[in-house]
Amino acid sequence: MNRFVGSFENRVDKKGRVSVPASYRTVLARQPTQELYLGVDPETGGIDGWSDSYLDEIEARIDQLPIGSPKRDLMELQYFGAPHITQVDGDGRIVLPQRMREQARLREIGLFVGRGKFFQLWDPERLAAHKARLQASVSDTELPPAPGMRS
Amino acid sequence: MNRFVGSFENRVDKKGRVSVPASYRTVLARQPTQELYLGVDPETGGIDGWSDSYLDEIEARIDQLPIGSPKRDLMELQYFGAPHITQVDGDGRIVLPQRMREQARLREIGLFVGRGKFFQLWDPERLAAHKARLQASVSDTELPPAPGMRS
DNA sequence: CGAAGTTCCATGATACTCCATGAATTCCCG
DNA sequence: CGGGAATTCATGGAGTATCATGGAACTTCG
Repeated sequence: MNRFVGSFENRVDKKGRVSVPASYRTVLARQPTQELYLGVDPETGGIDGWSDSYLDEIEARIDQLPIGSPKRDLMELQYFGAPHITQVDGDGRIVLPQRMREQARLREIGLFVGRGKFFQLWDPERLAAHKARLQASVSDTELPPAPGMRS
Repeated sequence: MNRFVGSFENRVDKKGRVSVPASYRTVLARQPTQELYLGVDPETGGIDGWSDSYLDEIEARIDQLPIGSPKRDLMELQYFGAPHITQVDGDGRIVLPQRMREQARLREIGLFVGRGKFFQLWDPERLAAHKARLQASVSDTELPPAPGMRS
């Protein structure tokens, strides 16, 4: 397995610890470095998690932008300034900083959602709301049919 | 960890001392030399922090600007003429000279912002203003979508 | 002597490590 | 096939280390 696939509901304890799904851990373990980056989307409240190798791609893209340009400035701020950097501990868990838990409004349950090259962590209710919003903004005809996804 | 990543709000006490975020310190500790340079951007009021090994990049950045242009002049002053040279002390802190605190309008809280190869230190309000200015000058469609960074 | 900058120490909070448990899954051998 | 053993996983608690921060003592220099 080298992609983040599947959904998992795990507990968030009082200290902000969450178990990273085992299958995600095997994906992360194959990365050259073990750093894990977490970023909150302030609009949707979803947390995205990705690994170092993804950041290399980002940096390469940033380096192509003219130095000192507003766009580069903004991208540096967003990709280097915003994320929280952490590592999976010996028990397969990560600690979510208090501030991040608040922004994402995470309570007892964290819902991991695979996204291929990265994954997301949601408060279950917020993901439902986000989904509903998406579906409202996309007409059915635009959605291509997919196996097992005809709910 | 070899990049400055993440944001941290640390207190600036009456003497001008600030704790450098631990993860930044590990990055600095890996540099060949332990000097830390601090320079204020007169336009934005943000303080840039960089180490010796970053000077090459600074030079490249300056070389992109037309010789004799006011902006180049200012940048040369900021990075070569004006920087404050310091070191992280035994407790992980640096001291910001009074003049620099005034120029950056730093009060009680210093907001460290990772930029990859260097970092910045802002008055939180000024960074918010700077961000807003940047976002106004860059349309959303120009920004490529990527995990966690859809703010 | 006074002001500014250093070094040293104390402390609360946060984050990390180590250990234990129970549920679920996988494995293996009769 | 089947049932018991072993492993994997998620989760909880307690103890330890790290970190940010404040204050005191000391130094340096004008």
